[in-house]
Amino acid sequence: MNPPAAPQSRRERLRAETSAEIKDIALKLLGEGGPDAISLRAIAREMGMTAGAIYGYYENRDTLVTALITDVYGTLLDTAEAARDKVPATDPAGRIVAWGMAVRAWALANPEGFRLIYGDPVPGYRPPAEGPVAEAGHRACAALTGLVAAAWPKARKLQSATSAWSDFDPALVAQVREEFPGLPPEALALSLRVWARMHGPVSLEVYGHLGRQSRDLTALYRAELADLVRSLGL
Amino acid sequence: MNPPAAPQSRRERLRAETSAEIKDIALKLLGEGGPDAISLRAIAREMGMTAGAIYGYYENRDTLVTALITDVYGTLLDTAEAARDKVPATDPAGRIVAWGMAVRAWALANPEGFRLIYGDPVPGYRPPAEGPVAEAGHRACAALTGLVAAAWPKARKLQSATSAWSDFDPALVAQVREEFPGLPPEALALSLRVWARMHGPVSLEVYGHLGRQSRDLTALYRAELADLVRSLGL
DNA sequence: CACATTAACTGAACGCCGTGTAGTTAATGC
DNA sequence: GCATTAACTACACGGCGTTCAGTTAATGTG
Repeated sequence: MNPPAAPQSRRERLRAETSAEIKDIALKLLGEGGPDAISLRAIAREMGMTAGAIYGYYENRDTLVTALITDVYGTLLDTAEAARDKVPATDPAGRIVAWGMAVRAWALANPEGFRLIYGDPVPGYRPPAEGPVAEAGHRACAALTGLVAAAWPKARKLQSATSAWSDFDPALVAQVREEFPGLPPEALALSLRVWARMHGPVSLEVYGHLGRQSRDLTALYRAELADLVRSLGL
Repeated sequence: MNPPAAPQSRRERLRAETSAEIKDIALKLLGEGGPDAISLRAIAREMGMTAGAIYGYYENRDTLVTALITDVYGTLLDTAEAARDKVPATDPAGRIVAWGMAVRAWALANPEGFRLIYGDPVPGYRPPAEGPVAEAGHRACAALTGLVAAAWPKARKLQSATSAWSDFDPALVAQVREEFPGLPPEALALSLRVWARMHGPVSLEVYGHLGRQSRDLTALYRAELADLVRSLGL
């Protein structure tokens, strides 16, 4: 995926390859059998190794899971950003809808990945408050803030609640203020709500709660996105 | 909880008591240690029994989990309905906000319960498509439809997408049409969207995704509910 | 080249888990 | 008083994450 072309010793290269192979097999098992199928023993079995050997590459199972989440989260955001960028920046509403549809499509195509990111991925796992997963969250947040920023001139009037930069994570604030200077904290708050609004239907659908009530969930989601852009004054 | 006062033999009574004790201890373990703490062995240990004995009361672990979900889902809905009913029916917007706030408050007070209902409760568990869990979902849905029904005269104008009764689960449709005669299928579709709109922020918060971005999530949620009732024309 | 070092890995163990099954105990119904 | 049966235990199986002593193979050094 990302070989930084730095000259490595043979040992380092092999090590990196094994490390990547572990992750790849874990992702394969995730896709095939869901989060539960990610067991160190199963991975090792697949590689012709012993489970203990993995501890030379990842501190423990949770560390590996965190690496997986980081990867999967990254591909989700890549997908969403690509879909967004197919719509010209002159059409902010279209970009928001494109993002939303892409997220849902990805989630339905990779339900296990979605569960890994947004659910209880694996028995005792708790996502660390800091680290790459939080950064992926910030990336998602910043992207949504970009979508909101494009709509902000119109959306501003519809916002009543006030916010302060101090309400938000410092790292996120720094990222957002650099990328979108002049944007007020209220826009960041709004982007979180936009995030949640897209997340709700997708999460309910992926976990099977909506499917028990209705078919044609696509239409439902489209209607929700339409209402969302209307809420933003677009 | 619900002793139906039917005359039972001593055996039946003891049996029911044991069955309830298993569930209660499972709920206790759930609250103390999260979904992972629900193991047949741990429950049996707590009761001074062996794990195998539980199989006399529940077919397997998943059956027990389903019973737990049913219970927990029921208390969530009881809580939300109680909060809703504290607001007079003449204030549909207030009832919707009350419902939403109650659901979030319950979820934050019982995160393990929320995860049990809406997440991956336990390693290999998959909620059955039929049975008490689906019924609880229908109950939630029907209650939300009631909230939407009260706002329908105003909300109707804001709905563009069309729906048909055949788009929905027959049992749910029967329930809704009996309770709210004259209400069109579009209202039911809208209630699902309302559900999802409340679910998004709560789910993200419970799973720690929003907390990594912002403090003061209560204000965020309030703003979202305010926007929701505005979307409904209230 | 030979040697010491060290990284990579195995194999076995520990204590968990869900799930069966054969055998025991105690209450029930006749 | 006795046969039946429900309730339960004891044990076993395979799976899990994790640790650790020991082995093997590659590396760097004289």
